[in-house]
Amino acid sequence: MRKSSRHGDPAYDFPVEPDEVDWKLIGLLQEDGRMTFVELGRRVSLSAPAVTERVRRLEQAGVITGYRAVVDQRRLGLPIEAVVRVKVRSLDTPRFRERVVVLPQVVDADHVSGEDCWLLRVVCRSTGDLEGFVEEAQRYGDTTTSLVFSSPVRNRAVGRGMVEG
Amino acid sequence: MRKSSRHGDPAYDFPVEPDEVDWKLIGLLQEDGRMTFVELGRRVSLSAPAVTERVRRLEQAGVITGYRAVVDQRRLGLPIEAVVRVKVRSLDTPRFRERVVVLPQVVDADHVSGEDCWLLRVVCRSTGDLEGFVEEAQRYGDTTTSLVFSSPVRNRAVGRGMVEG
DNA sequence: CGTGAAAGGACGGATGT
DNA sequence: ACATCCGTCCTTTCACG
Repeated sequence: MRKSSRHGDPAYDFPVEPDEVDWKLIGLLQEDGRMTFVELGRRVSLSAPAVTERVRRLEQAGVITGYRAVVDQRRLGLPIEAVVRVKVRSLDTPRFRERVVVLPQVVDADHVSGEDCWLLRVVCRSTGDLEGFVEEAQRYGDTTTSLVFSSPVRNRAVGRGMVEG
Repeated sequence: MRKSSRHGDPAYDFPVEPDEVDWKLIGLLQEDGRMTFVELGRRVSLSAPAVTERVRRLEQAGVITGYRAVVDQRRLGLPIEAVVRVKVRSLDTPRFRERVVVLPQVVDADHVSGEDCWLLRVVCRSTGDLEGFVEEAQRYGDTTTSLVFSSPVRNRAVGRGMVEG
């Protein structure tokens, strides 16, 4: 793995160039974030210390930013999931960030181009809870709310085939 | 942790009722999916075998569905991220699932209520790549594409406070 | 960058309260 | 439901190619 060093681009000497083995490790750890280094080594035909160093390097390069348990909110009393698009007036954006984006129901918040400049994914215990959230968001701009029926793809792994091949 | 057994609801005897310790474990593993059972035990003042059994139970109950490394696509040559909303004609939905939802650029696909019945989060190497994707999606319905500028919240941890408190 | 060996730690099953 | 014990496996460091 090597940085594409455009001679001293200061703090952002990126992207990074993983080799075939790095891509395999990235793929394996996206599938099972708790896989041991010994097992990773078996999968890529390297010793445990070798993969350990590769993974540490990927972490320090900011390619792997962390490891997370994936949780099913429906089994935790949070059956309602929705995407709320908000057309926030630009003067209200700082307050929107401070008062809406930070609410615990918000599991994803994206600032995007286009009319609806914010896209919030929220999880709630009830439609009443969702109603309260949307009313709060309404104070900062027009909203459009879509209930999530199902999510056939969720956090699909990023793979080598997407960048070349 | 106990199931809210509505007497024999067959495969979906859910949701589950985690106790305080379970919630702590869920929180810790969402923050660091590779935390060892010994360390988890230290954090919740239990022995390693005790937390191991709790975590196994949470996994088998479908509360924790997996563990994933979180990857920064921008550092892997995929700097373009967008959300594409698609108003798919209902007769075309099966083909849309087979030919668009499965494309590797799609990292999230949600079937939602409202006019734009599909919401796709895609990552691409270039705007040209995105253009190609959107053209493919266009074949199944009208699309609205928003470039993601930034994502102040990404996969925020689900916590106890959201379900009661 | 890679391997192999050795020490310390974590894991997983059995057992007892 | 939890703690302790213990054998095995994993992690980490280091000397070396």
